[in-house]
Amino acid sequence: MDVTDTASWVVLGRSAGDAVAVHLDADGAEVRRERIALTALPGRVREIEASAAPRWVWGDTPGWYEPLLAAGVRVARCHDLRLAHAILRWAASVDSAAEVRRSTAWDAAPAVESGPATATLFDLDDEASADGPPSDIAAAESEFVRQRDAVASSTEPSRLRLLLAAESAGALIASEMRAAGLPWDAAEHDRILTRTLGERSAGGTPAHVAAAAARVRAALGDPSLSIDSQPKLLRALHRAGVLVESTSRWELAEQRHPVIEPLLEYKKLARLQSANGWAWLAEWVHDGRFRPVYVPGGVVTGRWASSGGGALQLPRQLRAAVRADEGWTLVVADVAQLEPRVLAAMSSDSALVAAARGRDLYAGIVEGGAIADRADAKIAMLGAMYGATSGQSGRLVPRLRRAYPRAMGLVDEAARIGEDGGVVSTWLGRSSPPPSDGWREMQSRASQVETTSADVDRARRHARDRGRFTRNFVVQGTAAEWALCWLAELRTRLAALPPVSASPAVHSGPAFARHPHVAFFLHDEVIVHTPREHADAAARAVTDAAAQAARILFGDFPIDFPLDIRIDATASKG
DNA sequence: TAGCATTGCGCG
DNA sequence: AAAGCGCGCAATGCTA
Repeated sequence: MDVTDTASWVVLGRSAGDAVAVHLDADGAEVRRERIALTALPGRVREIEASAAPRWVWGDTPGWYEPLLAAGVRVARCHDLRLAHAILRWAASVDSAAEVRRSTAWDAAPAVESGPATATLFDLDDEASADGPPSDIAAAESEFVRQRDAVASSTEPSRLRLLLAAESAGALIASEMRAAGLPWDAAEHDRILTRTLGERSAGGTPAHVAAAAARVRAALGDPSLSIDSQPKLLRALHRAGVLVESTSRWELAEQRHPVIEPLLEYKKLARLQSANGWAWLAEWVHDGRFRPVYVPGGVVTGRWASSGGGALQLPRQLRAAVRADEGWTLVVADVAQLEPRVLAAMSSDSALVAAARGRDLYAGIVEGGAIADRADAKIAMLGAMYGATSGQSGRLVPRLRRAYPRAMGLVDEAARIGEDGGVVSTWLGRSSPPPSDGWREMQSRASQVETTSADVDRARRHARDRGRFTRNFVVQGTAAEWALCWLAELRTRLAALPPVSASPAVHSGPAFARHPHVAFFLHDEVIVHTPREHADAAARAVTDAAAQAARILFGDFPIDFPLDIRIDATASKG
């Protein structure tokens, strides 16, 4: 995350079947260039990294870094041109005439396969593969120049530099996490499945699932009902006098009928079976590791997405299957109320900062007197950040508006801008996408003389939808930036820990994974996999990194980001 | 029969 | 059927 340093840059790209490395000084002036056979690339990268520790500039991280990792080579820093382009392309702080806005070849999806397959060694065709950004050296060099110019043209260059460094560090970590994997105890997973779903029988349906299904069919008097078919289930419910409009758990739970209990039970079991059952285990867990595909920057707000394996939806039920290797342990940490804390800092709302002083921000709101109990405080705060207008949440929001006028003013203003078709930005300068042409047309049609009330209603509804999106964008996006800085700082600190004395056996994974490393990340939570002897140091690294992330974003502004942190062999909660 | 939309539910 | 943001995925059923 050192962005103010004077490190040099090395641009990597392809040319006629080889790699080319262009060495630049800190100002971007070319020092020299060298041609490297692809087979020699890992060794050469290792040498350059050891001697110069440059910031590696490449088209996209998975394409370059995953083969390097597979060859046992790790780098400290990079600049991911594709991710940087996606940010600069729309950044409101960048000059509207900047050429980076026109280099559309870089508006590309990441060149990763989404399946559980392993990385292949530089096997991209010279003539650009189906997707992914350009890979040739000339394209990389010219895009890098456009991006440097864009940052220089920005009204907030230092924030943007920080954002690009953090985003790129995230890309390195995502590739490393995929390579290392999350330690997963398949036997424990199997035990959980068998305990919950019942023994697998020859018929295929586990015993408890079959039993729940039988009770549902009996209660509805329909022995051949396909419960998994929503339309059929709905009709059967209606025939039995259960007059629901949907088959969602929320609505069913309000009904009183003998079918409700077994049906909710069936849905719970069927969900576990189809989402994370034995088929999932066989497909996604190998050699004691779950290796999901993380997609940094995959969400418009800057959050990560995932592709394959459902890495971002691991049910709490299965967390006990996350288990450290023999001789190793896990440091599991999550930030308490990240988003409202970020909002307090962004808006310099001293009342909300005061509420955030302790470990529990919602308790702080209660102490401040704005709202009577913690549960309501939480609902109100979420409602304020999401744009609730009705229900319990909507009713409570005005009280927060009175108690925390600056914080609420910030999100209200973001919503107003969004409704008007404007663009909002995060703390470090990631901007929301502009409204679509269709959205604009709808709004202008509604303001013309010949318009119908239906047009007006529809336009207003869509305007409010967009307002809720931009309202949340500034908070969710800035929280994602905080989390990226946390991760990047953590990675650096873990890498600096002394080597493990008697390296405990680790049964799979790349060389760097024999050292404490980040094994999982989910918006506001990290899991570090570490040899036991380094557990305390790793936990300290997690805590120190959080404090440093706060300083990077908000300087000396007095806002804390307390962690719930524990050292344990498994990741199970409570 | 492949591709798309809908429904529902898991996560933050 | 969430009121109120952002996602991914599986199963089903319809359509081209």
